[in-house]
Amino acid sequence: MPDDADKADDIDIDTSLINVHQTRPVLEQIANKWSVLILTVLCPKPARFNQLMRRLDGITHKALADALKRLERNGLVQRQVLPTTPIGVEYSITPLGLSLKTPFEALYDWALTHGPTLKNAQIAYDESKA
Amino acid sequence: MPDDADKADDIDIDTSLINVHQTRPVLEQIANKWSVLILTVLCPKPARFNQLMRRLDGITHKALADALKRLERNGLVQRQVLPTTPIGVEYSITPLGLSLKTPFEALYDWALTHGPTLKNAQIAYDESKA
DNA sequence: AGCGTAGATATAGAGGAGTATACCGGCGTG
DNA sequence: CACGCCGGTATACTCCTCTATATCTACGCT
Repeated sequence: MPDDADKADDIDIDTSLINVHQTRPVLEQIANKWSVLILTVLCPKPARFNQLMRRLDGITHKALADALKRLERNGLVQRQVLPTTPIGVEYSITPLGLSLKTPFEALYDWALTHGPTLKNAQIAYDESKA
Repeated sequence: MPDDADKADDIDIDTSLINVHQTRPVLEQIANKWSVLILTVLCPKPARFNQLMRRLDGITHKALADALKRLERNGLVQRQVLPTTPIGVEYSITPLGLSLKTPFEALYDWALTHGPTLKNAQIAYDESKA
C-alpha cells in the first residue's frame, strides 16, 4: 500500500482547512437574497416597512416581515416604533449590520455586472442537457 | 391633500433605487451557504467529490451533489472526469467563479470574525422575548 | 360613519433545500 | 469471492421559505 501518496492527500486537506463548523451557522443566517437586498437598501439611511416593500419590488408582506425579524434577531437591523401619526416603524442598520456593507455591496455589484453572464451559462447548460 | 409631502417620499425612493429585478434572480442562485463554502474551498485549487465532502464536514452526499450541479449550471465551477483508477471527478473553479472570490472571501471572513457577536445577539433577542 | 393608511398576524399551499438511506457500477484488495 | 472505495442516482421525509389572501388594530380624513 503506497503510504506516501495517501499522506500527501491528507496534508493538502489540512493546509486548506475550512472552518465549516464556525462559518456554516453564520452563513445559514445571512447568506440569502433578502438579507443582501434589505441591508443594501438600509445602508444609506433607515426606512419604514412599506417604504422597504415598495423598493424591494415583488417581495411579499410576510417574506419581508420574516426577513426583518431574522435580521433584528441577529442584531443586524434595529426596529424602532415612531410616535408619528399612523404609528410608523423605522428599520435602521446597526454597527454590526454596517460591517456587512462592504461584502454585501460587492455581492450586489457582482449580481449587477455578471447577471447576464450567469443567465447565458444557465441557458447553455440547459440546452446541452436537452 | 399635501402633494409635496408625497412627492418628497417618491424622490427618496427614486434616488436610492434598487435593481431588484436584475439582482434578485442572481442572488437567488449564488447567495447560499454551500455556494460560499464550496467556492472558498475550490478557489486555491481543484478538488474531487469525496475530497470536498471531507472538507465540508457535515454536508450530505446529496446536498453536495445538488450544490455542485447548480454551480456547474451557473458556470461557476467546471466538472471534469479523470481517467484515473477508481474513475475520479475533479471540480475546478471557472473564470466566472473566480470573479466571486473576493466577495465570498469577504463573507467567509465576516462569518469567522463576527460569528460570536451574531450568536450573542441571537441569545439576547431570544431572552428578551422569553 | 365610512374609507384609507401603516404595521402586524394567521392560514394554507407550493416549492426548494437538507437529511438519511439505500442502491448501482467499476475497480481494486484481502 | 466478498468486501470496500469512488462518484452518482433515487426515494422519502422533514424543514424552511415564499406566495397569496384574509383579518386585525389604531389613527386620520372627509
